[in-house]
Amino acid sequence: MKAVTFGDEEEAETPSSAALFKTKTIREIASEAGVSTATVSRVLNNPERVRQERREAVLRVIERHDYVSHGMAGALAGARSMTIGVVIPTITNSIYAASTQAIQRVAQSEHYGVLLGVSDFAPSEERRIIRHLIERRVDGLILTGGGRDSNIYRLIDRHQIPYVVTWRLDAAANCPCVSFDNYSAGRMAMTHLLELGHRRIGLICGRSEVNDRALERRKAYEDTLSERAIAIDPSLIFERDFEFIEGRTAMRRMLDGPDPPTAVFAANDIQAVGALAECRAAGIGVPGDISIIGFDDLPLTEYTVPPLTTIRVPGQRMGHLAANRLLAMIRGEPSPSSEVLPVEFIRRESTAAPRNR
Amino acid sequence: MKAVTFGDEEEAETPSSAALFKTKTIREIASEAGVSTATVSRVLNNPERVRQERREAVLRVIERHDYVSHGMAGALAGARSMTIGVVIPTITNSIYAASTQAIQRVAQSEHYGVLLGVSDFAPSEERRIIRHLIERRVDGLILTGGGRDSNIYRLIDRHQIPYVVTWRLDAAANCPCVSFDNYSAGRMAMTHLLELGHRRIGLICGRSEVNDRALERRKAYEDTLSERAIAIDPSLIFERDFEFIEGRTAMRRMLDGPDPPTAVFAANDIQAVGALAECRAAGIGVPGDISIIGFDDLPLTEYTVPPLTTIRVPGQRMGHLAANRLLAMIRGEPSPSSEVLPVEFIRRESTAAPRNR
DNA sequence: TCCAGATTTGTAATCGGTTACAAATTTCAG
DNA sequence: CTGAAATTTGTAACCGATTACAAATCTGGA
Repeated sequence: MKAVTFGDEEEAETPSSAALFKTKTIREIASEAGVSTATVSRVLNNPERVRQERREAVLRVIERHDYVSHGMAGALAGARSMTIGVVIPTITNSIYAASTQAIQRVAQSEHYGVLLGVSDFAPSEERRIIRHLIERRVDGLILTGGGRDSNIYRLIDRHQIPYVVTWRLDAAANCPCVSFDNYSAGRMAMTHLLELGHRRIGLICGRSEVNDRALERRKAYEDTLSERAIAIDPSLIFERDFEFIEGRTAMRRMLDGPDPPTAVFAANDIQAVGALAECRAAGIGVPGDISIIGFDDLPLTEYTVPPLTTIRVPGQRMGHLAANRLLAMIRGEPSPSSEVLPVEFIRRESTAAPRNR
Repeated sequence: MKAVTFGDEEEAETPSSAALFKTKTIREIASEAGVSTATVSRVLNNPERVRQERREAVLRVIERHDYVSHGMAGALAGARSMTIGVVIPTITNSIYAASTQAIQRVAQSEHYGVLLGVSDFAPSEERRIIRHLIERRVDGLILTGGGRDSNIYRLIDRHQIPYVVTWRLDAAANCPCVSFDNYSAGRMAMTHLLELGHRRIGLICGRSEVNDRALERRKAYEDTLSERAIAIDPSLIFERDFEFIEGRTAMRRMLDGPDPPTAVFAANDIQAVGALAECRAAGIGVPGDISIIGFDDLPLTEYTVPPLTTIRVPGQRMGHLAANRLLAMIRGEPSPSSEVLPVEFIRRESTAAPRNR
């Protein structure tokens, strides 16, 4: 009775062609195990509610056929989809990669899958992605940044999908945000340069019309200058894509200008490193001739020459926290409040007082 | 008749509390539009099969209610899930991020969503992830690297899910692979160093027991040395995680050793940059005192000091190709063959002939 | 031994779409 | 104007799970 005949199993199984395997359904498993579908379902979802002996028999059949339940059917019938959706502008910038990976880690540890959408900073694409995620009935949603059309939020609300916004505090969003304050962080960077004595400062940042983080940092740049009655010179402001080369050419342009800055606020490290490279190539000393401060604290900034002064953004922590907040909401716990994480000023060697001229 | 009364629409809609919105079903849309569910379904999936007038009426109702069809129900009823699964070891290493993003781009442009799983180099986690993806009935699967347990492939085959393997040619996988040849690429790097005249060469790479790409590169290292009758010195081999700091400490150890190498093959750029930083900190000239060759050609390697000699790996192209191959298989086209993409040797300034001693 | 209460199991309705097939309508050549 | 072919539409049977509810079985104290 206990002996298992291998022959049986093999035979019960298969014709000849592998292509003929039909994926088993819960009904077939149930009938083969001599129980009802309800029991099989319980074995899978509430094992403790099935008598051990039976449970093991069912598991054996499941094992034998590599049965994997049809999640769609389950989700339809009322269970969770066990998937959350994440929308980010890009993953090639490692700062977004870090927060995304943190989200992944939390989600996976709680047996949630992650449907990832990359919007590439295009609002229309983001909208499409969100629709797709809703269609897939994700149990929750994590969005990056704010400034999106408010009817997107309405769409999400209509479908009663809990969501959280990261990388930005978005008042328009009817949900908790997990972020840091881009504006004050930007001010922190600018204040550093100003306190060092710089008065002519350039800005390199992302495109503020599609990236509200860039916008806030730019605002910080402009405000801190205005407060000190320093005129804003548009020829010192460069909005570019997140590529080393973009930072580099922007810096080139500044150096070629009639009155180059003594310091540059690069509102992200990628562009900062590009700018740094251009200075090096042009024989301009950093921080001797020109100071550069970055933003993000990418791991690599510790290894540039000179190491980059920058603002450390809590990418991982945001991802971690956002995911936990979201899972709490999914569990039905009362909606948590927004959280503003602190950023950290990382003083390294790319900034110094301006040369006395 | 044509005039639309806004009042009507608003009224038809809503009580007071937003929370009361119930998500509409296709049946409700159908009845409100005065058609059958079949027609609504057609409007959504085969619009050309519905008379224009009716179609527009239906679309109007859909629009009004922000109706989004329940993808699970659809997938259950036989339609595609319009989702592909992607499993990678990490996304924080930007080389994987690049290929993942390329996959995303292709998938999204064909209206597929991407369920992303990050295995963190843990086989058991990878297995879990794959099960989850199967459970979600993804239409196809993209796996990274080989060397996994063969019954994972059996599991996938049983469920008739087309898949492709990237970053590795895996003979065990019953599917097309899209990769480059890690082994020859490794040989390419080593040959460069050997031809420059180096005989004492260190190796820093990922953990070969969980990462078959690292394993192949290591094999290339060992083979090229053996072929030239150079003894392999285990004290010059470091298997570490993909972090700058790991490359750095590995280099430290080599420098501290009794007989430091004249060259180092860092089998990935992250560790190479770490090694570079350690040399700089220790006052060791690169390539004067020691040559370093990396692997991957991360964007940042162009900006290190000195710029890094490395092997350019076709991350984006692999992602792009893999996704296209997979979508072709999903469309039912005959299974494409494997493809081995070429790598490129990028000679920059971190390698030179050994100092004559 | 018997029965109330607890535990285990099965029956069948349900989730929200898709689609085969049939029915209704339109189109158009003769 | 007629009727066959083409186009549009609707009916209703699925897809494969979950779960409320009822039925069956087990447990142990009197």
